[in-house]
Amino acid sequence: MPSIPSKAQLMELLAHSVSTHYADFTSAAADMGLTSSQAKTLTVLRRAPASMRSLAITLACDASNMTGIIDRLEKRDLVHREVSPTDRRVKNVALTETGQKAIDTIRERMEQTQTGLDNLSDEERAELFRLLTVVFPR
Amino acid sequence: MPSIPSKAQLMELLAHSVSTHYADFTSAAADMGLTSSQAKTLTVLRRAPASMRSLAITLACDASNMTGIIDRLEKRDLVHREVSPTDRRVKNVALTETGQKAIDTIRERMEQTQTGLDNLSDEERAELFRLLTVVFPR
DNA sequence: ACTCGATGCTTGAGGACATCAAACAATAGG
DNA sequence: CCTATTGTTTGATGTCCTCAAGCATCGAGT
Repeated sequence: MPSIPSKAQLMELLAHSVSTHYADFTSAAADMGLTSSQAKTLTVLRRAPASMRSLAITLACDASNMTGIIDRLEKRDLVHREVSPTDRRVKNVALTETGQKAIDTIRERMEQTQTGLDNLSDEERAELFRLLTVVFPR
Repeated sequence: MPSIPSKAQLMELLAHSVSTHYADFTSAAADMGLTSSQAKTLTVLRRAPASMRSLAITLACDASNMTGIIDRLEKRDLVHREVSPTDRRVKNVALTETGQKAIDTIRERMEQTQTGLDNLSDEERAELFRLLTVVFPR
């Protein structure tokens, strides 16, 4: 029977885990010549195209900030803007093929996280999944 | 018996959890007028003073970068530099009382994370602790 | 003691990110 | 229509980040 960690201890471990994961992500992104903000943006777009505004909301930053980030991604053909057919104020941003590949590669290259997860059994992965869902619900 | 999530699903959930925690931290820091880099630095110093170099290593950034971050923290009396008595090249950085309080306050104000953890039973917290230790060993 | 390479920190230049205020176009509702 | 609102961009300012270069100090070897 393991001793029960205090909430503070768990907070600390959580912080450590987050730091490690984040560093892993940032470093994998840097290998592709991308900043973590750029890579985060690609991650959001991986599922579905989004308007500038909704990107800003998802990434919790100012809309004016997104302009620069998307500018730089677009300049490298990782992403492209497209005026919404239903509202001409809106610009929808979508991944290009290149962008899709870039973000997939980054995920594959997160070695620390990958090998960490490999240390879990199937049951443990299921349990971690469940617990994380409770702590960080969508 | 829960179905077993694929590794990709777990990676995704992990990314979501990390984002949420990181946003929580950043927002709590911003409430105190601190950037996340500044708050991260305070976190590292919470345990023990450290030299500029070791801070840079821990935070995975260039040493020249730390100069500016510590400059700004020192200007606000959250931290102070002190020449090492054993090696005059080295500057040891330590939290001031104010800095100690600031980082404690930030931790307390991470409400999303706090309430998330409150949703776990003691056993679940112990299990999450164990699993995270496996995935992200120190 | 003296030189020399290595180490610790800072400075300066240049790019990226973040926030705010302000501008502009387009929409929606009266 | 007129007006308020919304979506995006621009510009200013500060922070972060990386690189190259500089200075001071240390340590080992001669």
